[in-house]
Amino acid sequence: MENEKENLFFEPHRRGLLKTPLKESTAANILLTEIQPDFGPLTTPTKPKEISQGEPWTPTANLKMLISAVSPEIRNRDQKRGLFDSRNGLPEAKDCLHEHLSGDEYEKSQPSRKEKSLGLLCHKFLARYPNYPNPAVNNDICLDEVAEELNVERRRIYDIVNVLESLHMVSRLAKNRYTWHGRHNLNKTLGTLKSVGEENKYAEQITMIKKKEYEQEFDFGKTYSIEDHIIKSNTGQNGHPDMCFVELPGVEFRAASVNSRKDKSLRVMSQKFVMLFLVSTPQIVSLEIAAKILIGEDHVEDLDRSKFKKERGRKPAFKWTGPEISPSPSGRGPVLPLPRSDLEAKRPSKDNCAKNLFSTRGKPNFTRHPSLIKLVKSIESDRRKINSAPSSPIKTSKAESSQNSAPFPSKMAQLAAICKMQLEEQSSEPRKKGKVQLARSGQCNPVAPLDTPANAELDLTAPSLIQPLGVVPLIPSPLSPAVPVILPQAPSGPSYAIYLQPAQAQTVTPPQGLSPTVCPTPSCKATRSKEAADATTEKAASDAKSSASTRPGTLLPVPERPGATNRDKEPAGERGSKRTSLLEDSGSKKKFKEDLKGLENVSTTLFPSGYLIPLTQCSSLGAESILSSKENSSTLSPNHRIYGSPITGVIPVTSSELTAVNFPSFHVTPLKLMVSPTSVAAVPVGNSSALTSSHPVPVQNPSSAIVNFTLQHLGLLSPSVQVSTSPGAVPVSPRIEAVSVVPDNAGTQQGKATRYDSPVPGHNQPNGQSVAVTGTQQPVPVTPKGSQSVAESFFRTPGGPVKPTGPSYGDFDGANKTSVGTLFVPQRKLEVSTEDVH
DNA sequence: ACCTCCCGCCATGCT
DNA sequence: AGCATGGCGGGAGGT
Repeated sequence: MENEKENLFFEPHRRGLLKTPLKESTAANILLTEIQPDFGPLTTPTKPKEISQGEPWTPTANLKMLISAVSPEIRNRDQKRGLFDSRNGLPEAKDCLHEHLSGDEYEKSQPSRKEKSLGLLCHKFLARYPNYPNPAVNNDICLDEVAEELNVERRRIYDIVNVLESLHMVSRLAKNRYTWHGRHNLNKTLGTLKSVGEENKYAEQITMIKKKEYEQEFDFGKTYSIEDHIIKSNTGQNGHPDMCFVELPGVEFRAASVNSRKDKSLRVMSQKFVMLFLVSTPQIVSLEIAAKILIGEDHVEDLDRSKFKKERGRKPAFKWTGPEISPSPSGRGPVLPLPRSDLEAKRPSKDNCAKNLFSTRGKPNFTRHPSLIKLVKSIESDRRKINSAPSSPIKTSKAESSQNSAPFPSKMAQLAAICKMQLEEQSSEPRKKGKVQLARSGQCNPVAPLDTPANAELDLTAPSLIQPLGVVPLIPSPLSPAVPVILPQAPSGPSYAIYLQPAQAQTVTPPQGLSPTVCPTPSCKATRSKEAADATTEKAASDAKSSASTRPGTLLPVPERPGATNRDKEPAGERGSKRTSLLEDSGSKKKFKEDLKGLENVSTTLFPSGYLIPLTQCSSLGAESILSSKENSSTLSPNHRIYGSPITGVIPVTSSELTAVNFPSFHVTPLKLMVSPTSVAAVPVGNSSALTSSHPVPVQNPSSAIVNFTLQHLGLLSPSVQVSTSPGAVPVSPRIEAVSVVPDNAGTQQGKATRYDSPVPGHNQPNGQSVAVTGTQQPVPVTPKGSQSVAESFFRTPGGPVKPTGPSYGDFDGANKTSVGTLFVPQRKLEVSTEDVH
């Protein structure tokens, strides 16, 4: 079945392989190192279990195994893990190794938790693939293989993939199989997300929350209630909560799971989380706020309170280091991209989606994150088919939604981070030149008008500049198409269903149909062309700098197709809803869930399930190559880089062990900010930059970490900052520092950010961020660097090398106007402390 | 002591 | 029934 894994081949990167032996030194370092190498084996330590099991694996795997065996470090790791996998057959070797090691050694060798962190894993993962993969090539990713290579459980890979999927960096082909799109679509995706976020009025929500917090500070008791009200109201209106997964045109969603399950999941949460950054001026988002908005204040509140009690002061926050993005046209607009008839009917345009999702703008409804489905359908019809089951379409959102409530968490953050990294890379790469721009844009992008969602598109141009990274590179192509469409879902069913259904529903429908929103491949192309035009315009401007901007790739119809999957299966899906709703509750233990459930019921209908479909992919593909070249130009050849050197480069980074959070290179920086309420208050709504402070403790969810990491890796997010909320406490004057706030790493990053500005975003990464990982890999266009860099930062490299480059992100802080807003916040934060300070 | 988040069980849902 | 997917709790590990 599934396994297409076998496809191993497809994946270029890996295969390649030769990985050098990597070796990583110690754990901490390992991170870097790990990345470099292919990863495979080295990196993650642990668990082989699932993964290894019987899957087929490719020769590559074997190689890895062998390599690992050879290299001590690897061995150790493996041993620790234990495993590695038997699959390869190597297991034995592993075992032997283990044996060899003494207990101590063994232990040492074992990866520490940090080593096992999702962030690292993300780096590794990203390292293996080029930022701008050559569409022509097979960019398939076999989850099993990856898991094996990375020595991680498959489960972990899902987290990563989900986040990447949310950014459309990856799309599902079939079971166990994903296609790597890299950053080609990133800009579009981000633009779309931004638009959606605007539509949802996240910025407003953030503002409100901050205000509340501020107020609360004054009165603690009151505040909550107030906030709650507010928030609730927001969400409540609809009851709906969530939005759906935003799909990009071009990208289809094949993942059955996506469709089906609840997707409150990480995918959706990840997108939302990103939206928060894109929308907020400062681009700093505290977990607290994120939780409130994404999960629902109610839930959050609880958390907050609890935490609150203890600590007031710190709040973890994250800064967006990724490129600034202008909203895709879709934003308000129309749906764009997909004009598909089907879609039309079913889904509303993006607008709709957005609207639906958010319900009214006025209120955001984010409520529960959970629900949404994420689906993205990729354009390519072929893929749609996904074979495997996964694809099933829909599940009711409701149930789903209900469940999740909380998850949003850390995972998201991590993932988000990862995404960022990628973005950065992309951006950077593509336009080195742009850096400056980037810098500006950085997150803040003064320029970029967050506010104007509608304009997003237009913005793009400008923004594009701003956006440094990926987007640009992504190329214009994406631009146009970029418009994501979101579909609102029908109330009744699962939200997504709408979109999906159409497609799916239409199952019958030709492929095109499938991607409801999206255009089918063909359509996509068409769209592209249009878009292209548009995009071109936009991008052209923006990209101008980046000459490449438009790469041929953009046009590319579909990226690649694996071919393999021809199946057309469409997901049938729909069914899913059954349990979800019901069961969920039972299962859920958490309050949230319960709450959610209630919501869900309500919301269900509400959920909008829109998906943004990135058209870009197609284009992207083509672009990639180009981009890659650009990006990496500095370093490697486009494709190769990734695998090869880039990564390594990254490695060097040093990442010291920094926490994942910090990405030096990227902008992300984790900050811990203390924000005085006042300050917050001061902060205008719009931006929200302020960290928000009020509640001291964040509510993070567990998953947030994931997102954060991911994003960080991507370079999108800066590490979190903790903001102290203490009202009274340090009011901190706002400063700009914020940026600096970041701890070492962060600092660096921030600094970097600035730096990033400079040249190429991608490159920014200092050092090679790229994670390219290993050289082994292939030629894929990779842009690993960026990623790597990201990763590096991610890891926090000490600053060293990596940082310098910082992609545009950094800027954002300061950079744009946002910066202004941002500045405040950050500053404050800074004051507080960078880290926790308090 | 607290918080983050890794691990992996097991529910979910599709085939 | 089997498997892919992913929600989520427990508890390790870090600070």
